[in-house]
Amino acid sequence: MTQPRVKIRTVAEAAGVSVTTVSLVLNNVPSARVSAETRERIHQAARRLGYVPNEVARQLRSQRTKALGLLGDEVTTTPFAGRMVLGAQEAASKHGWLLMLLNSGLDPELERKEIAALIRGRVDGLLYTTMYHRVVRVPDQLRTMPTVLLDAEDETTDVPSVVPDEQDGAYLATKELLNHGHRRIGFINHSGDIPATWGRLNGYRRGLAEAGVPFAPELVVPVPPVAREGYGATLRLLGAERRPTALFCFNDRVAMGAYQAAAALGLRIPADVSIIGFDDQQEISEGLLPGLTTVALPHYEMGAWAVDALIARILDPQTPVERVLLPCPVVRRGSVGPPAF
Amino acid sequence: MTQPRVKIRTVAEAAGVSVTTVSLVLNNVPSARVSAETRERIHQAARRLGYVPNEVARQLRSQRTKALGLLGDEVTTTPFAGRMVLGAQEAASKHGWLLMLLNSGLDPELERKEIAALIRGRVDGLLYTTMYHRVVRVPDQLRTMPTVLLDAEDETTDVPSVVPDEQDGAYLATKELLNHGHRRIGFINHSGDIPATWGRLNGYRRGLAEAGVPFAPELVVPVPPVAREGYGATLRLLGAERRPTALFCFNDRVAMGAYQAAAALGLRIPADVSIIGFDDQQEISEGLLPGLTTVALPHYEMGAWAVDALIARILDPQTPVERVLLPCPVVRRGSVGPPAF
DNA sequence: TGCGTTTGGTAAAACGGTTTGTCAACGGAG
DNA sequence: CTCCGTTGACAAACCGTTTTACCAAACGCA
Repeated sequence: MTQPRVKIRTVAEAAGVSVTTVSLVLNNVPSARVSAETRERIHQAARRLGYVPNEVARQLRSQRTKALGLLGDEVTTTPFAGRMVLGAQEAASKHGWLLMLLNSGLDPELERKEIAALIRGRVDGLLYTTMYHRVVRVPDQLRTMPTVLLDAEDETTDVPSVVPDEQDGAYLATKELLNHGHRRIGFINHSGDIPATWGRLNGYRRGLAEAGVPFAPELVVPVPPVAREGYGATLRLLGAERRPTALFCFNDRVAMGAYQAAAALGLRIPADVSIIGFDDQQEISEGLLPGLTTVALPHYEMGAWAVDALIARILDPQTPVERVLLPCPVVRRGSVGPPAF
Repeated sequence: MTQPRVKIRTVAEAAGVSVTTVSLVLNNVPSARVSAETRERIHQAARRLGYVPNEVARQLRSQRTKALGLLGDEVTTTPFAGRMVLGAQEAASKHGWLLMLLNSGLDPELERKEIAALIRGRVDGLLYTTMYHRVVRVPDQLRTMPTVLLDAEDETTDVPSVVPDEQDGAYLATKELLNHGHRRIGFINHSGDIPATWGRLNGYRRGLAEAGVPFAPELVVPVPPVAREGYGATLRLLGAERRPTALFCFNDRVAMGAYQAAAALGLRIPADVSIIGFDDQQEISEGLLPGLTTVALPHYEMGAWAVDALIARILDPQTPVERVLLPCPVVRRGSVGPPAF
């Protein structure tokens, strides 16, 4: 811990060559002409001395940090953001890059400061992310460095972004129920105005339309997407005359409420009513009995895509701007069966 | 984006002084003697030009990065690790430091590589963390730089660590039930051998003992800590003769199973049976109806403590090694009431 | 022998700051 | 008038790499 750190000069002296040559060899620069013996001597010396290049010096000289910043509102806190971070992390590692995390809470002032701190030359690019799929306005400061939006979309069109294909996911969920024979499908939607709300509604309607099932407005009830509200909505939906035989829930929390409402009504899942969720929040979907069939948000894949896209743009700023939708696959557990009647 | 970056020399020229003076003034070095007018001129120039020091250059010269690494198994992925990361993050920000995240999955090979990558001079210290309270062996490579264990303990005693006070948490949970009048309290424990298992068992026993309630071995049933097993264990416990009036569950997932078992048995919570959990995993504890009374793991606080301790040790290596237990407070929702009989 | 061309390597200039050591000018004190 | 301490500022060294430009020796060939 206290012995003097071995630097490139140490290696050079040990191998009896210049610093230049050591650098050339260790980075195996293709244009360098160095004899095989010399190369060998250098590698030996480096290994023997346990030489590790000083990354900071390298960064200063090459003006590149090989690090990415992940900046979000409270993204690291939220339950499934973990998978997004993991996807980003592993993609970065794969390229030999590092990931720095920062969250700004919901304080825009802090956000600005943290962006500034990051910008202070520590990262080559930024992932700007939100804790759920949202439309944002990219802060001007971000425009000075390569940026990719993760689980967020910009109003303008000049910054790359990746978000879940909400509509397709909802379409698949609806089809899953239709395929089992359901024709009267309740939809407990989000009451807020976010992309997921109308995206999923569109997917639901598209599914119904494709199967020739008329859309019945009384079957969709919008509520805040939490368990308690899901409980209430389910009670209403299943208490009605000609009750639906299946429920498509905006998310797994709502589905959790639906399960409890079904239990309260004495209805078994899926024998008496089928339920499908959205998000695949595993603490919930795996904890419910029977397991909840749901639609997974591709968080891992989005994280990975964003990093790949960001690195590509850092290496070549001419890389075209893409805005992709990633598919949301259905995850089958045990909550969907044929209709009771 | 393309205009030449303003560096310290630019400011110096604009203010008509030397680079030295600019540095001295902008960092307001106490020993520097610079006239008030000159100072003012420099600040003006810096502001006008929008000067931001190059952090990398600064790091190279001062041999300090003001960044911390958070290295974990799959810590960022797990549901409540988020709060731990957040605590660490905010503590770091408070000191003006940055946090880098890395997770090694469960691949020790990768872990080693990533430590090496981190060590390459990008961070001044490391937080070594696990996704649940565990006893670990600190890799030798870590011993070369300041390290603090987060939610983990080392076998040896020379590295600082912070973990939840499992025993006290379980004691509080038990007391919560006892205070409501319960005397026959089932305990669905973890079947694995980790600190939480025996810590919580000890706390449970201590609570009982203190209240003069004899320990009944048939009331504690160890299972893998997931909902399905909690369901089964609850069925057994509540199906028995002289059934317990309250259940203390190893964690919220188990409690989630217990809720569903209670519903299946036609028992209401808390009228017929009281339930208390552990962990305060909010997707669960807030999603269950009624809300789950549980014991919170102090993840946020642990993260913050670890960062504070780490920075202290970086600034002064003589700082004594502490190994702290942080309290686990009871979070009251609606699942505990007086006994049914 | 003379002259280009490889081969194998090096010296020195960046990169952008911080820190140390030096110095001129000035104002009292003796 | 000299000496000395203080004030205000700066030149240059340094942090540890990468990269550019250059060079000596050896080689090939007429």
